[in-house]
Amino acid sequence: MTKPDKREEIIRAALELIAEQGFHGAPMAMIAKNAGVAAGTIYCYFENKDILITELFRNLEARAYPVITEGYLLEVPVRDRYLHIGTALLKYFITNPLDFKYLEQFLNSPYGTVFRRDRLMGKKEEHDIIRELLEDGVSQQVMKDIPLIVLYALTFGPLLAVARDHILGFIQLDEHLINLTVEACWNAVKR
Amino acid sequence: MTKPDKREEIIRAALELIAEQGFHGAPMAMIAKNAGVAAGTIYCYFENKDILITELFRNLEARAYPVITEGYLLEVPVRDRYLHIGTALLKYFITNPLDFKYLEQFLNSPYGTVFRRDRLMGKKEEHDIIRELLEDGVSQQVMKDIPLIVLYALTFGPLLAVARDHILGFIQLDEHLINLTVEACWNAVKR
Amino acid sequence: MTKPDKREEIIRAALELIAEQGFHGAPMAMIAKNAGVAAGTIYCYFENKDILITELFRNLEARAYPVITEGYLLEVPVRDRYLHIGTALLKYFITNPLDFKYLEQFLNSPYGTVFRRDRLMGKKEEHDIIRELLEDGVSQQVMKDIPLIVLYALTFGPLLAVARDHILGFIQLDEHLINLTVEACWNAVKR
Amino acid sequence: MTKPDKREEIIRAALELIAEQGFHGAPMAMIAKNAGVAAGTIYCYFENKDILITELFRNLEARAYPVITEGYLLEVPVRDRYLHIGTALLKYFITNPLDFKYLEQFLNSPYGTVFRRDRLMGKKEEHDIIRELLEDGVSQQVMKDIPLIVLYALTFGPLLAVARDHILGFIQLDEHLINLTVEACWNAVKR
DNA sequence: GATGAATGAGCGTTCATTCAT
DNA sequence: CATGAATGAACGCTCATTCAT
Repeated sequence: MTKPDKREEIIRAALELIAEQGFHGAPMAMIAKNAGVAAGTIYCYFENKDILITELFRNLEARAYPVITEGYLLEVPVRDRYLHIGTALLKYFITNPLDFKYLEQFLNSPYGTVFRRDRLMGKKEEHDIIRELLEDGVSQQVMKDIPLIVLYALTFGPLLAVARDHILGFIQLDEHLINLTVEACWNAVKR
Repeated sequence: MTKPDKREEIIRAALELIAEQGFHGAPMAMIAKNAGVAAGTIYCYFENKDILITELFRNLEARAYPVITEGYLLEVPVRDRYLHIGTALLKYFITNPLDFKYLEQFLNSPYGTVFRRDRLMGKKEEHDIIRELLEDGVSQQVMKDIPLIVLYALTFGPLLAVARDHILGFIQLDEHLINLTVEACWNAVKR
Repeated sequence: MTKPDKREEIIRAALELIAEQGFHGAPMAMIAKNAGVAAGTIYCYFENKDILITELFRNLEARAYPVITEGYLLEVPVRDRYLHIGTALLKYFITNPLDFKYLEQFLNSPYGTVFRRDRLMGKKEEHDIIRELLEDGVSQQVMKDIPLIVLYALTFGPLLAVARDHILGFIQLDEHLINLTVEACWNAVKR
Repeated sequence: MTKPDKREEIIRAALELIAEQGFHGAPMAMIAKNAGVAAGTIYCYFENKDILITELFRNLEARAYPVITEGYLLEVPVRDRYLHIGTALLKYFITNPLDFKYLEQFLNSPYGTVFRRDRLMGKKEEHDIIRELLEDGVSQQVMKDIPLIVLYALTFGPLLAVARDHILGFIQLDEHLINLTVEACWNAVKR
């Protein structure tokens, strides 16, 4: 058995609890308990709860990114890239429901608003693959000439919604339905 | 001057506070203060905070419904009805940002999940105009033959997303952009 | 029995605990317990611990002031007034040891520094009888022509020290010794 | 370069932090950090925080004593010895503000009370120069025949008070003012 | 001796809810 | 009905101390 690194355990426990119970339902003491450490130990690794929450998000991003971009090629036409990335995203969400639920909690909170503001207003930190894709689509005139943020909405809006519905058990997404959904999104953004 | 009914005042104050500060930032004592009543008085009208929150949502729905369905005619073709209702929804959101913010808080919380579960699984309480529209669209073969819930996602996903971005100031929605957005949604759902 | 007003009880309990155990040794929960109220109740009367501590000081001042100034007459010569006030102060301290101990804790803490700064630098709020006395003494040339603050030190330094020693049981102050001490202080400040 | 002995570094760091931030503002971890050692290391040298604090005081005393008694001659008349020692003390305080601030923190805390009790009640450990001076003054009938402890109060009370006011910036002590102050104290104790 | 990660009791504070008036 | 003082469990966080390395 590999050593159960405390930091990893805290991250795992926090993600799990927050995903399932929300920020409310995940007091530091409970996170600590689920991680098998003392309450104070969390503060050895994370300055405070806010920082833990933000770090959790970055950790999640770092894990999801390579999975979602696997096999993604810039040379491929915009439409194919769009379908590729949309499908990969949706699949990632439904195979990693805890990650997805955490993501939702995060994005639907003040943290998420700040994050989105930073992403949109300059701060194009790191390589943002989806932004590039949408910008390509617009400049190649294969996508509608509407603000980037609306293209985001037309893409992530439905994907997040169906992922959530799948995870809540309201619908059963299979390969076929995933393809139909992503293609429908493409119909929305394509010129 | 009509008597400022206490129940109404509580609802108004709670909506305002929760919309602007989230559930966290709206303690009962503060709601009471903003409503001009004593803390205990809230409990004369609402058994507890959960019930107040749910009631608030129903109240909001009841106020929004007639505005959104105004001028809506069943005789009109599906596409026109879709554009009509989508546009009306979006306009309602951006002219009633408090209502929208509350809606988001509500839907993105455990309350919202319960609510959605009730709506989808049976309980087709009252007359659900949007459900009818989508069912019409599918049966008339003008919309894609995919689960209703996916059509919901393709519609509400983007509309809620752009409404939020508008209210947060990330984008400025005008008549033209609203039309483009709703038409893009139509592209997504139409066959 | 007069109703044991909760606010009074909290003040009494806090004064007692802080006087005897210091700020450290007087957690809010313990103050509450000693006052016979719940922990949260304190916050109905005092916004936070800092404010409780400051309020306690003001309360003490308000109670001590009339006792100390009783029979004090502005017409009397400076020397007599000095002996009067010094004696009254010392007597107040040793008959109200809790007040004295609290005062010491307060003055020897950041609160006290702020308080003293406010008193010295302008902010001659309210009628400051001792300041007036010392200023009279200097202007009538019966006291040494040294900065006011040094006259304060020559007066309060010894008085606080002997009061503390008496309360700690290191010495037994009686009428005679009190007079000798205050007269010694007079020797220090007089020209 | 002499090896920066760990014990010395801990003492230095602790004195500095406690002097500047009080006992509150000087957690062991911070003392360790400032001393350039690990948190646990402090416990190799000092059993616990209380013992560190007490040891710190003794260390301070040991450093201050020779400075203050430099040039002090038993053959000199009591008055001159009094002025000498008072002046030396005051100068030491204002040239070593950290030592002074620590001293104040210490004396105004439960530690200080215990210390004073030990000093006064028997335990005339080591050679106490000031006690001797005051006893000489009384027996030679040049000082007032009042309890030793009152003479202490008349001396240290004002000296500590003006030193504090100087360090807090409420007054600017120079050679002249120091002399005036010490002479005023002499007026208080002299017969 | 020296380390520093880990501990967990304890702190100040909040807030949904109750109930005597 | 309406009040608002009172409650107390629960929260995020601190820090003196321990102990395996």
